[in-house]
Amino acid sequence: MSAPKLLLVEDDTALAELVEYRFRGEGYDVRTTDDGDEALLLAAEDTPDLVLLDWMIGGTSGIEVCRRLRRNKSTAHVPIIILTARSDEDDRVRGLETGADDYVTKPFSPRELIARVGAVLRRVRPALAGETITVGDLALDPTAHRVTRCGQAIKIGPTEFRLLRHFMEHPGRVFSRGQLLDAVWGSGSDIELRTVDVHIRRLRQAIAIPGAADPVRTVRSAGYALEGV
Amino acid sequence: MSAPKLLLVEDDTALAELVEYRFRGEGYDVRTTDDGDEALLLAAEDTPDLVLLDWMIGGTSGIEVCRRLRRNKSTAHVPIIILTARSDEDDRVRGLETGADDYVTKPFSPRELIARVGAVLRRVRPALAGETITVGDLALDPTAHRVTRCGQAIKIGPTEFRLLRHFMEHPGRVFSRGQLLDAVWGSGSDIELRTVDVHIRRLRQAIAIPGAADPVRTVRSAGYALEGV
DNA sequence: GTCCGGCGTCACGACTGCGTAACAAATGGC
DNA sequence: GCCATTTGTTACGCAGTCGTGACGCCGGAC
Repeated sequence: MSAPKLLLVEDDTALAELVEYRFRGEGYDVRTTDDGDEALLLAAEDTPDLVLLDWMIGGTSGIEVCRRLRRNKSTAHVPIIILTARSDEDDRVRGLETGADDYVTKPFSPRELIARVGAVLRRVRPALAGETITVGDLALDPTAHRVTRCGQAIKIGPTEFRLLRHFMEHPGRVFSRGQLLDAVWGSGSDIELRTVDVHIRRLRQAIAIPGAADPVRTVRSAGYALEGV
Repeated sequence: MSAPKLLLVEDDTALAELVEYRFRGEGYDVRTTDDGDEALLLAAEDTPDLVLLDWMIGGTSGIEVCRRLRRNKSTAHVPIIILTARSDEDDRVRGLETGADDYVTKPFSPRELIARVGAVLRRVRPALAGETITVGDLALDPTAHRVTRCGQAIKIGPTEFRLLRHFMEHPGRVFSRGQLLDAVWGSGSDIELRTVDVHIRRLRQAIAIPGAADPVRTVRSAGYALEGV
């Protein structure tokens, strides 16, 4: 597995510690802040896989954090779960309108929250929830770090693994070299665009089997895509 | 044999005797107290594998026992099942927030409780629920602290034993060095990451037999895994 | 006290795989 | 068909990672 990174924004210290403890126990990598502005900074410097966002916090209000997360390119698609003491419909609607993916009303049990987080992650990033993804004759098990094609194991390097995993999480979609660098190498990496080509080649070589078509498609002057289905 | 140790904290003597009787019949090792403070003492001197905790007891309240168990390092990860006469949501949430793993409302049938205990133990400590764990040609008896490969006994040190046990509880799964430190050495340990490598080596050496493949897989830049099945 | 097993750390070496550059091939526009 | 652009392929130096042996330390046995 690759320890999904959570960002917890919560100003009730006791609750924050409890949630952090339980999620660590579930194998998550949790970072906590009680301040909205700091949350945006933390999210920008190391993009989390999911944000748990208290509705009422100091600094910036939850709804504002939500909006600003969405506005920033690197965090635009990070799923957000709102935690709130209020339970009225208005807030729930406003939260979901702002782009939240789920909504948990306090008081909640950690188990419930864990279940919700799992559900959202499974929906958005199946591999993060530890499920094996299958695209065509390819299968990738994120927890075992193992790739098979037509049932037989594939020897694959770390970078190619992450590259393939990213493709398999979005089958059929075309990614530019820049997008791949952001997603696979990290948004801060200062790598030549052409380096992607080389790793695409290495990936192709790794997953090649005689008599089968190459599932990695080159889209000229656009990027690469994994053949869906 | 693996006799999981239960600590029952219950001030209703009749109920306590009944539960104790039934669990002994299931092969559990049960100790009982009706006092919260004594429970903490008993738990500290001989860490149980699971605590059955009545919500309303003399001495210290259930929720307080729960908290103090969590606070103590040696008992921080012991699963707790709350027994309570109340059934209102508030208490349920408070119990789970305090770190309880499950919740059984009185009156309950002993069979239900036994099932719940089994479920929790299976989830938290697979090695405790069954006899010995077997992965491939390896067998590990958690209570006897004994490891065999292909039937022949293996001499293995304490740390390597815990390491192997953790691997065998999650066969095939890749663990980073940090995760292994948390799981095997304890989450508070301040140990060099590379120390894991050394113990991996010692484990490999211990379980090596001529002509058989090494079941410990190195996943470059990710961690280690035990070859599943 | 001595002995001893086991633990944590370090240093060295081997090796993997990464990023880049340079060249070859392919593609598309005209 | 020709040229410019884009992509495929190969080779290479280098940084990072891992395996391994050695060492000092500590705690328990005796």
